[in-house]
Amino acid sequence: MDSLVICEKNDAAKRISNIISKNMAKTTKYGKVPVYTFQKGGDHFHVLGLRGHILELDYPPAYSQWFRVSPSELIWVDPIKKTSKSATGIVKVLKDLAQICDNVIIATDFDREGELIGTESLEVVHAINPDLPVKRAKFSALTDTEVNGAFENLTQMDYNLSKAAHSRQLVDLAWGATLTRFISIASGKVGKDFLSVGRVQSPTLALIVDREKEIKAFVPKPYWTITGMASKDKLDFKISHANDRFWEEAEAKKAHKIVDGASKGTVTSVEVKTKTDKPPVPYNTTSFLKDAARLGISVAQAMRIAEDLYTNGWISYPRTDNTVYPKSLDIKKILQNLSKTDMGDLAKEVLAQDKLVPTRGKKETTDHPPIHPSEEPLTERLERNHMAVYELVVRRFLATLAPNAQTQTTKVKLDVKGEKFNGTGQKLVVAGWRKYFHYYNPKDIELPELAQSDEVDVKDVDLTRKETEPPRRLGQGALIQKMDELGLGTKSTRHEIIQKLYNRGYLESSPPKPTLSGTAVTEALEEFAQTITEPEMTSTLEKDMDLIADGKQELEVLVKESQQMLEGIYKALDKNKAQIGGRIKEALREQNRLGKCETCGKEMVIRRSRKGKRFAGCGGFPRCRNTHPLPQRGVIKSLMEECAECKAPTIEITMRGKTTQMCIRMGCPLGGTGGKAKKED
DNA sequence: GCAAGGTC
Repeated sequence: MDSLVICEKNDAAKRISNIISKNMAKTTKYGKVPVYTFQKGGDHFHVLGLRGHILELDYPPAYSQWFRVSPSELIWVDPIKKTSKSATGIVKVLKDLAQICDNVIIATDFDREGELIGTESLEVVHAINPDLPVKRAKFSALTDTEVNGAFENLTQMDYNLSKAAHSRQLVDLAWGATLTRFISIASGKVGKDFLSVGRVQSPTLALIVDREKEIKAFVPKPYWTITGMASKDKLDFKISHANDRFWEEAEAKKAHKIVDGASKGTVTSVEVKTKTDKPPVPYNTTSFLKDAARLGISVAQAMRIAEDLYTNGWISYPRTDNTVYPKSLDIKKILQNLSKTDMGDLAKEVLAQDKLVPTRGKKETTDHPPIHPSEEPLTERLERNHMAVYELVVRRFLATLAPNAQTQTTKVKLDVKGEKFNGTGQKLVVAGWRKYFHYYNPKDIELPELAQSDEVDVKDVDLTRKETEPPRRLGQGALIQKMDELGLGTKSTRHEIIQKLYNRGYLESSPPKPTLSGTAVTEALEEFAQTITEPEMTSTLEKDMDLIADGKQELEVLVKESQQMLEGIYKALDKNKAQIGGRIKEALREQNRLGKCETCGKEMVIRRSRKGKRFAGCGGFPRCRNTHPLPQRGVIKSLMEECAECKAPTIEITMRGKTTQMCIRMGCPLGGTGGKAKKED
């Protein structure tokens, strides 16, 4: 008997082979694709790792021309399945193996998408060898017990589960393709930089757009504070009026008049509190990306680096929702090996503790462990951000094993000429985990030794007018977290979605701000196609998918309902096509302005050549033929400022999460797209 | 050339 075992990825294939064969598996390479083979109980096993999905949905070729087919036609067309470009090599090996094997075991991840990936490979396999019997191995972790158990108790495929995933594909493609084409055609943005719409990307963009609106609509409210400096034993500390914020100027002035010029105060009470500060829980993708973003590394870049570190064996799999280390994790061994790294002293300290009890988060899943340093320590020198990300993962790991920290806060109440004031002190008395995870530790605020009825010196009691501040812009990390909370996207796709919004020209700068076109598209959708801008579309879809997985709903019913809803929305959009297109076009025109042409003074704008290349051209064309090359990749934002050296327009370019400012004239010392940019942040 | 989801 020859058994073909199909896994979701090469890593899993290797691991599973080693577990079942007790490390006796042999690797054979078919081109670049490794296949693991071994004997067991008289059977011959061939284990193949895929690279995720091998089939993709698409419309039949007749529907590929954007102008010849109305977008509305896409709503009702049945998509076809195509082999993904990146999977052709693997699919070939899969077909070869299907011919020599007597049965198939699907061993992809035990979740919705995993079941669909397994089903896809069966479509390929059965096209070659229709009678191949199929079994399913279900394991929730790549451990000896789980994997051995799964292969001893093989079960059947759960086609309802893969149908649930397939219905998602159908819904996403119909909505995405139809609305993407509509909005692109309506606004004349067809070609290389079309505009896009989708179940996940549009609500994500709306989060940023809506926050920006709140910020713009915010009306600051004035308030007044009374603060001063007090001192004892030559140690100054800040005091502020117990009222904190005065909303009435008259009241503030009245109180200030009493204490203005005061030079003494009396301590009325001193309260010391000790607060226990628990160590953080293990990293999942969301919390990891959030911290990386705080270090100034964009989420897309942080994910790329994490994948790099993972492929080289230094950290664990970076795509996980889990925040609880599995029992099988050899924490001690990891610590011992970390002792060989730059953070060795810290690792040794943690290792020297009596007990090693890791913290645990609320989310416990069984697919992958939380992100942690692997047993192989990183002792090489890598590029700066790689080192920063590795250090972040190591320090987080150490912190999850370290003791509590303790902060002591002291609240002092004072009386100054009958008015009440407060002073606050803060001190980290036990560093605990904060020694290892030292990012963003609160600063100590020192206070002198004080006791009730002590007299202190007071000076500089000032009245200050302040204003309330608008809500803060969502940074990339906060955005990822919001998406997670709202159920938008997955651990593997959220960072890509954000990157996509930048690539479409919907977002610019960091923290992300909506561009004019991002705002215009969102407004148009919110007015005429609200469903696609709301996270609820995803949550209802999730519920429907659960029903399909449980066999309580038919895929056809869900898809048809979705198509009908989409058709209704399309009609509303189409009726208002001219208005929607007009507004987006206006936004795009504004967005393409680059500032004054340095030769004739007219406006320079971003254009595209016939070949599709981006360049800056003078709006005075053909009278002025001044042009400059522009970077072909990345998001361009005009700084609307002329270059200090040559007066040509300057731009800000965001590429792979990095933002650089430059002058667009070639050969200019302050940039020029031919050379490297000078300023960077 | 459209989406979102796997994985690299």
